[in-house]
Amino acid sequence: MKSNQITIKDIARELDISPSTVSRALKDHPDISPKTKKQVRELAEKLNYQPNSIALSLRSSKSNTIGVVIPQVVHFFFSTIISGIEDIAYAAGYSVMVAQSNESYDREVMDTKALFNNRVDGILVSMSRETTDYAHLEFLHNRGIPMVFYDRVCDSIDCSKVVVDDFDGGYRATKHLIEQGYKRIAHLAGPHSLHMFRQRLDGYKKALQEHGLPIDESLILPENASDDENVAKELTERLLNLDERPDAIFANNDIAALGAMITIKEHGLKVPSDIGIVGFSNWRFTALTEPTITTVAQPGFEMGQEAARLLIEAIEAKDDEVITSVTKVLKTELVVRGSSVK
Amino acid sequence: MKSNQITIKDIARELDISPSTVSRALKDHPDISPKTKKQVRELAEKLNYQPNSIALSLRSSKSNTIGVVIPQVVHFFFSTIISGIEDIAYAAGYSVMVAQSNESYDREVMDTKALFNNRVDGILVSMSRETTDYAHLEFLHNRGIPMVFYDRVCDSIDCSKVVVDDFDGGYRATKHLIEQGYKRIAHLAGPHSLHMFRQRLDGYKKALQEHGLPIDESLILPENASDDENVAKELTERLLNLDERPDAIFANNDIAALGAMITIKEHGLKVPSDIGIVGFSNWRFTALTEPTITTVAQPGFEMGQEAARLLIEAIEAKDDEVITSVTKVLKTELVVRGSSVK
DNA sequence: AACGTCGCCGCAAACGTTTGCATTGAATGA
DNA sequence: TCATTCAATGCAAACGTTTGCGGCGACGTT
Repeated sequence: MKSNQITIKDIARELDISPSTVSRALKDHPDISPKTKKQVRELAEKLNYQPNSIALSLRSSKSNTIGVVIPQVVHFFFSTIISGIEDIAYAAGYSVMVAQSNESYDREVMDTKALFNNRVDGILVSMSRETTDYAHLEFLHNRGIPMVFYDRVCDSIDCSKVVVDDFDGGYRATKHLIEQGYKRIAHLAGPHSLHMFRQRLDGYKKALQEHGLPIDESLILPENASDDENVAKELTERLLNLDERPDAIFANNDIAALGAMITIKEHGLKVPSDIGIVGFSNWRFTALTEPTITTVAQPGFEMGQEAARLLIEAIEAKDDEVITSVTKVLKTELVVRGSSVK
Repeated sequence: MKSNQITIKDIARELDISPSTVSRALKDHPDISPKTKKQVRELAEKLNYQPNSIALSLRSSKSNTIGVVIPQVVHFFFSTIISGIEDIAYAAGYSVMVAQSNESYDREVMDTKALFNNRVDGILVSMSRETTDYAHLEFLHNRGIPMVFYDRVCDSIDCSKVVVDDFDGGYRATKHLIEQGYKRIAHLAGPHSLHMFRQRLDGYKKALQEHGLPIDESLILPENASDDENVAKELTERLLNLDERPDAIFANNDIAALGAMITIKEHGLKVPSDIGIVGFSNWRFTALTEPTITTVAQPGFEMGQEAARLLIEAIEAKDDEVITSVTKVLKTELVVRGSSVK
């Protein structure tokens, strides 16, 4: 079962004309006579001719492929982003090549290099947790490869970026709790090394200030409660043992929120009547707990779409066009559920 | 900022030798003198030469890319599979091109065509829910493109396949409940149109029979409880209102299991003492509920790995080798947690 | 001196496609 | 009748790389 790809040459030989003519006929070039066009088209149809896009890429130095560097495919937020990217890319005739860094810097470097070698037309990047050296990205940028960052952006490189308004998300989550009448609101923060977690914290602080509430540093637990419910449980224990315990918790992510909720219940306290809870990310399970968890929905799909749009725009810009870098900030949405409504 | 890719020709010109010599020098060909090799290698290093893999692909008619057709990237199980595919593919020097069918037949046809046009070396396919016509896949197969199915397989095409042993999963889940002393075990089944759900049901039945328990059709709710917790809740209501209510529920998926658990609690019953529960898929939240939910873990990562391995093996087989199709059946793992242990 | 050997390297073709330019033959105009 | 025009097509180069084959100079052998 040989792989017998039909080429323009095959058609040309069969019809006893030159490959050039076949090429032009297929493209409906005015130079070619209607009769020849018809013959060519019919034979191409009959043989199920498919243009070899590798040859096309080589000639045009355009691969119609965009590369995506992503920290973790399995995370809901990220896979949603891929879905959004894919949506726009396919509609615009691009294929999507995915490379997963697995939160490893070394892997990220290899991935960008591999994508570069595959001559992707552009690249969408969200950096790994480990990444602090940007040489591999600067290399691509200097080579003129169109690049757009999403979610985890690199400030020192001048290109378009798409981020979530984490500040606003933190602000709205906290404001919501305040409006529900909670007064002592704690925050389970994420690792300060990541910009987004600092933003959520700042939004939290702003909401407190705006409503005349004090910022009590003992209520801000800055440890890495990011992805481990056990850490969250331990931190919540600590909060509940304070002389003046909080009456609400804003967690930097849903897993932490759930961990907090479990611990609170273990202490015989009620959610939301004794303690209110808001999480972050709108994981599916937040709609399935008891009570359901109020959370901040991040627009992953839209983020993927927007990033892909910006990238394709940059790729398809004529050389003389000046592409100005833009940073799109997508709004989050507060999803109010049971855990925060008294 | 022109895209100035360094080519072999650039190196050749700079060193005043021929491109052939450069190519051979870089490949450590014995014909080339050590001195020339050294010069070439040093200059290549200095200019950061990266071979143009498109040109390589064209020459060798091998793209070192594998295509993946996947129904839904955002599903945990599928994204885990991608992760496994990616893992093996990158280790073997292949890039991964992802195309999402979104459970649409039309989209799946377009996707396979697009991947074919991109001249992927092979393709991994899991069919969409809608797919009942296999012409587009047969076309690829007849063209000699190596192909491996995973999870949602097509029986009528002769190629390797990787599936989960859903029968065994259903069997083990049910057996576990029986061993825990549950006697009247209900089953929230998935849509019968999908093979895997029928398998889970059959495994359930086998376990009952093997342990001398009757198969009570009133305890098998065959409706689509697949992805909607509300359906599961309603079905559970029905079960609880039976004259002789069940003392355990095996749900075809974790969401349904959770829905059942919530409903049971609403009725003032206890899990696991009054009613035991087992789910399917090992979604993350099953470890976070109260009680935690016993479930059947599907080896998504391993499935991706295995499928990628089989595909690459087929791709790299010499023409004279005869590739025999194999079907790998991966075992599930029962994850015993709180919801099923009295 | 003539011949063979060997180390090192370059030429040219090939992969499939596009495209500027040249070529052909026929039709038109003077 | 000859030059001009035009429609229709072919030629060849190019994209970047690999590779079979042949060339060439240096050396050793008879």
